[in-house]
Amino acid sequence: MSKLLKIEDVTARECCAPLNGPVLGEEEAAELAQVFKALADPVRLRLLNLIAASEGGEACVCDLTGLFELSAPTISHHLKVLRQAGLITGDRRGTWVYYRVVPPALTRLSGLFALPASIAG
Amino acid sequence: MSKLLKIEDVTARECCAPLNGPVLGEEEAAELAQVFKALADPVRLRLLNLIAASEGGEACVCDLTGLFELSAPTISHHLKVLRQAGLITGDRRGTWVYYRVVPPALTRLSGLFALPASIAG
DNA sequence: CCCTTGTTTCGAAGTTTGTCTAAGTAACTC
DNA sequence: GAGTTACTTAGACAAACTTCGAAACAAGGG
Repeated sequence: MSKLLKIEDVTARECCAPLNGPVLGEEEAAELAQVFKALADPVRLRLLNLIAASEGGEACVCDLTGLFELSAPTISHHLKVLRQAGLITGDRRGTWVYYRVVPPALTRLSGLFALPASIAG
Repeated sequence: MSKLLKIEDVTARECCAPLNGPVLGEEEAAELAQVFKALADPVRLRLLNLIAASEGGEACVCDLTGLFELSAPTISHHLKVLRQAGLITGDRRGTWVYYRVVPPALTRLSGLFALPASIAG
């Protein structure tokens, strides 16, 4: 068991309840807030975007680091935040670590903001 | 293009570019991060949920305040943050202030997290 | 083994955020 | 006008977050 890449899965419960649906409980709201806190940073948004848009659906940290004027530890920290929010996963293959998005986590968020066509129009 | 759309094609417009689409610029990422910062709080998530799920699509502040063990100024502060993020709007009608969600803002977020079926499956 | 690349942890600035109390504005009623 | 209710703004403060540098840790190649 590698302590390196463990994540805390916060997306396991109700996958797609919309925002205009049932009332959020306190603990559910706190859990969701943690996910948005992970997204509430320009660097992390760009990291997630770069990973999601990567060829083959995965990106090596070695490629990501050079795109920011931040130290390697800082990039690593941001990736860890995204990982703990359940938005991405990483696995080490040889010297490098590759990250990819967790589709159910993103789909859950997409469903959260979905509105009925009668309102969205 | 000019066809009747019951469901909005959220991937077509620039406002709703998906996360796995074009690379986010720094400004765009910063602006999006501001929206997520507004969502990154349990109280604000519950407020947004309550407003979105309200009968008639709007909720009076007087009804919201009683649902939290927080002072009125604190609730007002959170509503202001949501308002400044463009997620809700409020208007005063007589003594009371009513808030409702801004559908395009939510639809944009829904589209942001939308994934192609090939990945999302 | 040592060396290189890449990641994580730790501790210390500086900044931001959530909450409060107190004071201010807006509208209704007498 | 004065008083009451509803909501917002202003100022202050503790808690949390961001970022960095230095150092430790992991994996592979010579």
